[in-house]
Order: sequence, then structure tokens, then C-alpha cells
Amino acid sequence: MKHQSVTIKHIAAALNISISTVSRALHDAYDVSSETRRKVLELAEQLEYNPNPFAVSLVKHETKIIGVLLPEIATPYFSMVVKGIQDVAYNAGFNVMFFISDESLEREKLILKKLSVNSLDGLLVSVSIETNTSEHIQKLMEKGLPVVFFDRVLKDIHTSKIVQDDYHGAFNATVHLIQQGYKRIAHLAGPMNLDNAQQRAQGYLDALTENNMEVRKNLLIYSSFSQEDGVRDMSKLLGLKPLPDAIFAVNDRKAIGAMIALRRYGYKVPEHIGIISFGNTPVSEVTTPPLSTVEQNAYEIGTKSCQLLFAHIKTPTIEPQTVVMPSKLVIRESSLRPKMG
Amino acid sequence: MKHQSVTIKHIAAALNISISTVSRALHDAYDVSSETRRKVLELAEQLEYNPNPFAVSLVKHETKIIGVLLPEIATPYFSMVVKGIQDVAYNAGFNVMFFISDESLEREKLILKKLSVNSLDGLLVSVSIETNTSEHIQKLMEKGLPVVFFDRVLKDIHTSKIVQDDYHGAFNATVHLIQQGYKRIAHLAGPMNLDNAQQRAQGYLDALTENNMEVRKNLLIYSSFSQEDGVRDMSKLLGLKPLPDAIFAVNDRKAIGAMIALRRYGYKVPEHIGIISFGNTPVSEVTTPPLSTVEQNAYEIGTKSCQLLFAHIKTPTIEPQTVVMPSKLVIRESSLRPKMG
DNA sequence: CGTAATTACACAAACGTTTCCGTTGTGGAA
DNA sequence: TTCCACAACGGAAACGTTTGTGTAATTACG
Repeated sequence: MKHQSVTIKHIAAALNISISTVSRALHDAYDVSSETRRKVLELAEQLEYNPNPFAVSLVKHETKIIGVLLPEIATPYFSMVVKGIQDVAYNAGFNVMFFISDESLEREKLILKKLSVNSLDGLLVSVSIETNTSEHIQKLMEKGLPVVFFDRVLKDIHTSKIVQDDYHGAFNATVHLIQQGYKRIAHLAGPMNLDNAQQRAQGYLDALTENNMEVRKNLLIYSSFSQEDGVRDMSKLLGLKPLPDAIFAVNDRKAIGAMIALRRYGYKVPEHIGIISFGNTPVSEVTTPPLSTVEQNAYEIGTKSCQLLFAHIKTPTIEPQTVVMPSKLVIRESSLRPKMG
Repeated sequence: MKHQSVTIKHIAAALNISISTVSRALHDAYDVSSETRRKVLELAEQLEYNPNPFAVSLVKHETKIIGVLLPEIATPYFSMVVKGIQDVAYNAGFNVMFFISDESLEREKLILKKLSVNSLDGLLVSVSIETNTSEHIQKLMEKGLPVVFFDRVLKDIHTSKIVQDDYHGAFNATVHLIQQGYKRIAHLAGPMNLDNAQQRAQGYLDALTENNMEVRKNLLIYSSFSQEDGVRDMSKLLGLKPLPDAIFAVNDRKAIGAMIALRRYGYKVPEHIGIISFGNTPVSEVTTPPLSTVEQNAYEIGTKSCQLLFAHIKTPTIEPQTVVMPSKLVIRESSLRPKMG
């Protein structure tokens, strides 16, 4: 900063030795007597010496910083992932820098374009809703930057990825509704071009067909992830002639939107319409009725993806792997259909 | 990175000019002909040259990075503040680095101790629950690092701070309960040593006395911020002989904890017991009944504090100021006492 | 035409480290 | 005594920039 901080030079000058000796004393103290080593360490402690990370990075070609590129940070899911990442990184002595695309492909590209490859040791990526290309990320990888994807991955990139078992989570959630006796099950889906949203939709579809239930096109609605999307899509569904009697929502926010719409029109959950969603964010416990949902281990996704990234940083030649986190059903009241006579 | 990236040297060599000319061509292009300038810019674009930020930082003594030290990131409030910070920083061309104290003073100290003053242009701070000293932060400021506090501030530090109007928010919330006709109003307070929790408690107390209502010591319970704290404290209150008939909770999570405890014991909100809280996080809209609460503009706190920090960075001699964000009541059903005969 | 001003560039120092290599001084072995 | 090994240190290059200063070549001016 403006105020000069204490450097290796000051220590060297004070002790009347060379800076190279000071440097060695502070690290692997070969070639330095225990006496001078002691004096250096003592003075460094006293002066509260901290190495200038930029100078170190310049010569060592490593930054001890990882980047996280993600679409959003103020959601229960992503903020929890971030916490997991941060925890692992902190324990490994790494700092974390966040880049938020705000669900915009353009901003995503801009961020990566401005990014000097030297400024990061590795990058964690979850792509935006709009992202339908992988060039911008591929380019970074070609320059030697280790990249690991989490949650929202890009199929055509050859690197490690860590995802939820979206397919089976959705499949099991839908089967659960079927087992409860619901007959006309709708799906409030996510954005079409997002792989994990697609996986959930596919799980829903396969669960229906494998249980010999008719797939109705108008019961599958794609839109974005917001609560408002849930309200809107549910309202649309409520205009259908034979009403759906159950909803599988792609995330908790949309499920809550659906519940709001249902309440508005006087329908009861789970009596008239059953609901199950995906996420198990804290809010799902406190809705009325409490929301059945698929557990999504956001924190673990964060920690695992960070660990994977470190593996790639340590061993650049490592074989990429895809980790699939198991999806567990959390059944609460919203999907428990009252037994009828 | 391991793979060498393109530097100013490569451009200089390719064009057979000196690196200083390249550097000047890329910046304020005095002392360079428009011809060579064009060639440099062209080649830089083509090679996708990005300056090495560490090298720049070393010589310019500025990093274009701000740090954010905060106790937690996976809560609706803090993640929203972070979003605000990130937005302003991004538009100003700054990167943001997060440091999470996890509500631990020890970790807070450790983080700051390891922090080289040179690595940041400025620091945004919200202290942990345990933080009862200011030395560790004071020390950084003395070394010339601009610091701005948000939300959880330290009284005895002379720098800019931005806080919610906790006092009047709490005061008005309590007055609202009084006006609704509630007589025995309890307060589920936050940690005693946190200034903003204290402010809210004081607002509650003053609202009672100014309205000639008796202050009962056993109706004021201090604990932490979690939902579990809310459940526990509310259960404790339900053991009192004359029951309280209204609750003012220090945040939404504790209010929800209280609602869970009330439901468990068969009490109805707002008929038996009215509730109002502080935060207006998204969850407060979807509880049953919807939660009355004090709006807390997390996003604006983020943007404003970041702007303030930039002002300090730009003009280190600037006079510190304290910004108080107005607190607005958001009345929903949980505090609307049914009129009785 | 001679001198001064200007243009366009190169050189080199500096930022704070790490690290390779060279140098000094001491002691022991032959 | 001479030679060598080794311990302990200093010097200097390098990382990729920015920036102050030096210096040719060109232009302007009286």
C-alpha cells in the first residue's frame, strides 16, 4: 500500500545480511546457520513481516488463488456451494476470487476474456442459463488453466465435473408421486438448454413411461428458476380442463411459486394437488405444508469440486473424472396424498 | 501458469521494438507514433494479450482487489450483501476476495494476520459474534489499508461504517405490536456483544417504556442467530406463568424457530401470540402465516459500503462517515391481532 | 544554415521475491 | 604444509510490468 510495508530488504538491512540469506532463513533453511536463522525469524515475527504475494507469484508462477465463476451467489444453493469451496480452499492456504455471470453468457465471456491466465491457479465453473457454447472456457484450458465444473456443466469439455444425480433424483421423486396415487403429474422444468434441468426432465419422463403412465406434453413446462416462474407456470396449469393432480418442480423456489398460485386459487396441498421439488433448501422445511423435495448436497458439491480442482492443479496430467452425488428423497407433507376410500 | 502466456516481451520481439514502447502504446500513447501504436494494439488483440496483474501490482502498488471479511456467507442476508458488493466492484473493474471468519474471532485474527497489506486495496468488514476487540483491524488500518465496516461494526474504530437503522426498526416494530393491542411483548435478542443486536434490544426496550409498558427481564432473552435458538428460546418463554402474547425476534430465522415451537405446542399466530421480526428475507413471505418483519436492504448495504470503500481508497484523507439505512416495517399477517370485543 | 525544439524510440531502474551460482573461510585429511 | 570438502553467505538474474531519463533523427525557426 501507500504506506510502505516491511519487506525482506528491511530485515536484511537491519541484520546486516543479504536478502538471499533472509529469504533462505524464512524457507528451507539450508545454507544458513541456526544463529542467523533464529535472528531472522525473530525479527520477522516482531516486524510482522508478510511476504508480498505478488512478488512471490511473479517468480513462482503460482498464485495461491482459485477463481469461481458462477451465475449467481445470493441463492441458498450457490451460497452454500460457495461456503464449501471456501472452507476447503482456506484449509489448503488458498484464496478464492468470485466472478458472477449473473446468468449472462456475454458477461461470462467478458469476465474470462479480461482474466489473465496468470492470475489464477485454477477455476471452478458453473455456467449461466444462456451458455450454449464452450469456446470461452476451452480457450482458457488450452492455455493451461485447470478447470473443474460443478452443477451446471458443459458436456463437450473434457475435464472433471461434479454434479448432482439429477436424473435419478427426479426419477425417484416422480415415482414417489405415482406411488402416492397421483395420476396426472406435471413438471415445472428449468431452462431447456441447461443440462441438469434436462436430466431432471428426463428422469420425470422416464419415471412416467416406466410406470405405464401417459406423457402429456402440456404438463411439461420449461421456464427459468424463479419463484415468479413457478407462480406463472402453475397458473397456466390451473387453466387445463382435466387438472393435474401433482407437481414435480425443478427447484424449491418454483415449488413455492406453485404453492402460492394454488393457495390463491383455493386449492389445497397435498389434498387437491401434491407437490415435490428439488433442492431441500432451508425454506422447504417451513412452508405450509412442509415441502417434499430431493436433497441436494450443496456444501459437499462445493468441497468436492474444490478438492478435485486441487488434484488437477497438483497433477495437471490427471485423468478427468465425473463425480455424481447421490440424490436422496426427503419426504414431507406436501406429497403425502390422503388415502381415499 | 505452467504454459507461458503472452507477455509484453513477445509483442516487443515480434514487432522488433522495445518493451517500453509496447507498454506505452498500450496505455497513454504519448511518445509513440500512431503507426507503431496501431501495430501493437493489433498484435495484442490477436495474441489475446492480458497484462500480468501481479507484475502491474508490484510496480504500481495497487492491486485492483478488495477484500471482504465477514462471518458467514451462506445466509440470505450476507449472500445478498455480497451480491451488492460484487456488482459495484465489478463495474469499477475491481475483483473481490472473500474471507470468512465463521463467527470465530480466532479465525478472524488469523486471516488478517496472514494477510499481506499489499495484497488488497481495501477491506470491507463485518465482525464475528465473538469479536470484542478491535486491535487486529486497527493494526491493518495503521498500515494504511482503507477499511469500511458494514452491518456489524466496531464502535471504537474511526472509519466509515454503514449500518441498518436497527434502533428505530426495532422501536417501530415493537410499537406496532403495542398498537395491535399486545400487552406482554417478549424479545428474542441476538448476541449481547454485537452492537446491532444491542441496538435492536434497546429499540425494543425504549418502545416499551415510552408507551408506559412494564419491562420484564424474563421476556428478554439473548442468544445467537439460528433457527434452533429461536425454537429453544420460545420454548423457554412458553414455560412462563403469564404467557407473553407477542414476540419481537432479532431476525427472521429466530422468528421461524419461534413459530415452529408455537406450532409444536398448539399455539396460533397471530391469535394467541403475535410475531414480528427483522430481516425481510425471502422466507418471510412464504411462512404460514406470512411474517411481519423489518426490511433490511442487504443489497443496498452491499453497494453503499463498496462505494464508500472506493471513496476511501481514492481519497485516503477523506472524513469517515456513518451511513444509516432507514428501516421500513413490512406488515404481514403474523402480527395482525384479531380485534376482540 | 545553424540551432533549438520536437518526435519516437531505447535503456535501465525499480517493485519484492526466489534461486542459481560463485565466493569466502574454516577445518580436517594426507 | 597443501589440498579439498563443506558450511554460510553474497551477488545477480529472473519474473512482467511501469516509468524516468537518455538519445538519435527529424522538424521548425530565425
